[in-house]
Amino acid sequence: MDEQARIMQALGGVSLAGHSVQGGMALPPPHGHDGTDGDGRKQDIGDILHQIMTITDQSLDEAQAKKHGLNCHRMKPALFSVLCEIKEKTGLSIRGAQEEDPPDPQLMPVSSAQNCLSPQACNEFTTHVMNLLREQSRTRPISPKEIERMVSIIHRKFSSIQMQLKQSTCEAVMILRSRFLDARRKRRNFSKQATEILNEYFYSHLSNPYPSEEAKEELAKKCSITVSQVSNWFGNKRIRYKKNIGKFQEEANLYAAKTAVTAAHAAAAAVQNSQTNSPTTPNSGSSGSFNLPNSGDMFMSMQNLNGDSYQGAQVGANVQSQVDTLRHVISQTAGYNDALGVNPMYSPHGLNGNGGWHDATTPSSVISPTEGPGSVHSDTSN
DNA sequence: GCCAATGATTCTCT
DNA sequence: AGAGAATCATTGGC
Repeated sequence: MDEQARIMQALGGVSLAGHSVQGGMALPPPHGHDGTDGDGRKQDIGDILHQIMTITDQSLDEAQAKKHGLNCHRMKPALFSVLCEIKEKTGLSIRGAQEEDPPDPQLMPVSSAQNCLSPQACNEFTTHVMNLLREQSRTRPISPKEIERMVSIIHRKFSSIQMQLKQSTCEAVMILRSRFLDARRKRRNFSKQATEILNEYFYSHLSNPYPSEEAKEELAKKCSITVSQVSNWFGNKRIRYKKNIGKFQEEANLYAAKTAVTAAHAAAAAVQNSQTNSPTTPNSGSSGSFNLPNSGDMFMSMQNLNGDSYQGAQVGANVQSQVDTLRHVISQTAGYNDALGVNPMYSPHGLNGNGGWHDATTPSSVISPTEGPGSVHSDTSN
C-alpha cells in the first residue's frame, strides 16, 4: 500500500489507489524517513487530526500556536495534498452541474462580450480573492487549481452581471425610444403661415404638384418643417384634392386670387422695368412652357414663393396674358361656378383619365413655365 | 363628446 | 425610391 492510500485509510477508508496527484502536488518523501516507517506516520497524522479536532477548544493564543505547529509539521504538505484531492473529487460532483452549464445565450449573445467584460473592478476583485485564497491555503486545502477555478467563476459572474446590466440598459433605451416615437406621433398642426406657403405652391403648380427635392428643401426651410413633412403634406394634399376637388375649389380660388394679385404687381413692375431698361427684342418665352392656359401654374410664372419677380423681357412679353388671367380669376372668385360646381380655372388639368397627374407633360421640377428650358431659376429659390 | 381636419404611418405598386 | 391609397392618431372647433 502506498503512502496516499495509507493516509486515506487513516482519514476514513477513502481509497485513492492508482490515482496520482498532479501538478507538482506529489507527496514528498517524509522528512527523515525512507518510506518504510508506516506506524510512525500514522501516529503523525493522528496527531494532526487530533489538533484539528481540538483547536476550537483552545484559547486564541493556543490556537495560533497550534496553527503554527500545523504549518510547520513535516506531514503537512502530504495531508494538504490529499485533502485538496478529496475536495477536488467531492466538489466536482456538486459543482459539475452548476458551473459547467453553457452560458446563457441571451447573456452571452456575442463573442465580443468577453472583451468588454474585464473592467478594472473585476481585476481588482480577482486579485483580492486570489491573495485571500493563497493566504488561506496555508491552513485550508486550497489547491492552485481551485484558485484558478475561483478566478474563472468570478470572471463569469462579472460577465453575467455586466451582460444583465447591458440588457437592462438596452431595454431602457428601447422604452425611451418608443416613447420618443409616440411623442413624434403626437402631431402638431403646421403654422398658418406654413400651410399658406404649401398651399400657394400646390395651387400654383396644380398641373403638376410634385415639387423637386430642391423645392421641397426650400419649402421645408420656409415653413420650418422637415423635407419629409413637406413630402407628407404634398402626398396628403394630392390625394385629398383628387378625392374631393369640389371641396377644394374655394381654397383654390383663394390662393389663385392671392397669387394673381402679387403676379399683377410684379408684372406691372416688370413692364416699367422693361420699358426703361430693356428695349431689345423680347424672348419668345413660349419655348419650354407647359402650355396650360388655365392652369394655376400661370400665376407662379411671374413670381417665386417669396414674391420676387423675375425680371427681363421674357416677363414683359407675358404681362398682357397675366393681366388677362388676373381679370379672369377675379371674375371667378367673385362667385362664378359652372354647372358642376367646379371652377374651370382650377379644374385639375394635370389629372389624367384615371385621376392621376402623371400624364401631365410638365416636369416635376419647379422651373417656372415662363422660364426657358435652360433657366436656372426655381420657383422656390430666393 | 362628436366630428371634421390633418399630419403621420404603413402597405402596395410601378 | 417615390407615389397612391388606406388608415391611424391627434387636434381643434362646435
